[in-house]
Amino acid sequence: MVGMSLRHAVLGLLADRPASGYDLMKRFETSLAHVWSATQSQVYGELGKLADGGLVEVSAEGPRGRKEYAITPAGRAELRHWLTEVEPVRTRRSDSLLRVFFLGELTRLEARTYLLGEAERQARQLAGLKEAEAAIDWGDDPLSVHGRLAMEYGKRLSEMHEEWARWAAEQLTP
Amino acid sequence: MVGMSLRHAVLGLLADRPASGYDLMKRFETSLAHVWSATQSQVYGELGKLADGGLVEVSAEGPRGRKEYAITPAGRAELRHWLTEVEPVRTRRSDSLLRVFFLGELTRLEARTYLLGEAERQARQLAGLKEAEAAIDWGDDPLSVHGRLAMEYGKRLSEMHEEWARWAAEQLTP
DNA sequence: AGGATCATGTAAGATGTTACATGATTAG
DNA sequence: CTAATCATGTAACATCTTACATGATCCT
Repeated sequence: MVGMSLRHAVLGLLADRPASGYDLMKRFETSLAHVWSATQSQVYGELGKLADGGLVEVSAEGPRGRKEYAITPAGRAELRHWLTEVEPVRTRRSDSLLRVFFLGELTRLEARTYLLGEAERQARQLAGLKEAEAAIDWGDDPLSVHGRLAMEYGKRLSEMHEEWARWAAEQLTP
Repeated sequence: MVGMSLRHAVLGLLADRPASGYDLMKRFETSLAHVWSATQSQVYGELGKLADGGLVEVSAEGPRGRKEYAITPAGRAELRHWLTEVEPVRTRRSDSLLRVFFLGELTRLEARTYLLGEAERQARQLAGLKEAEAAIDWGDDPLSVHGRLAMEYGKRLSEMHEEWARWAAEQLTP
């Protein structure tokens, strides 16, 4: 029990509404795609552990063995506790930034190429986010409201990253 | 052998100059602190695996069982390959952004408090980076040059994050 | 002499990824 | 009837964290 934000991601999604493991997977792949990733085996595994711990319960069963889980009061309490009492941990690990440190192994031209490629990737990322933003049917529900805040963060991050990459490429131009 | 950037972090540091596991740990805790974290057991374990694979070799032995490792041509080739041919993977996982999604579980006041706390954390982070920047004796060597680029990224990220958090807090103010 | 620092390693457990395995139901 | 989708789960392996364990050497 070290970091375990997967647990809180599952609780958070179930706090919005009950869902099956399959439903949750779709939400990890859409709304949470740029925020927290999870694999199918993680999600099913975590649902089992949460149910054992009484933080969620099977609220309905459906066709094809479908099990719909709902958050329990204990689960909601744990979610609130995490949101209000637990310091966010940032184990910073950025593959793309790590590379920057070692760009000295490459020629200037190669290093510049890497940085400009990075700028391009971020530009594409930003375009994708804007597209997604336009396609989403934003409502007034809490998840929409806060999803918009997260979306704005993603856009600002991509913009910042792209600008920085272009600036960094320039720094390497004698 | 899935992501394995730890391996490349070690190779990258050894490409700069030979070092012991102990030396590497200090560099993970300083230069790479905001870029890639590693624990002692990971570092010693990875050095063993890299030596087995012929990507590094023991270049000198010293007191207290000290073993200094140097990168081999094969290791340098692997580093170059990673830098130029392998797409950066971003398994985006942001604890602090995940929370934003679930802020609907809290009252408006609590949510605003969270966001303003986030702004404060980022302001402190920025101050810490500026202090570190001033304290570092930047040279003209490749690692210094590229370290400065990474430092600039960190500063821009903190600034952006803080501004965003204040903006988001305002959005929740009716 | 004794505390700080240097120095390496192992073990157990938590977390994450990939691949495998299976089958029911629905829509065209 | 058949392809797509829904639906759950396990196994093996990779990665990361925490804690334990040990001892040499340097500085004052």
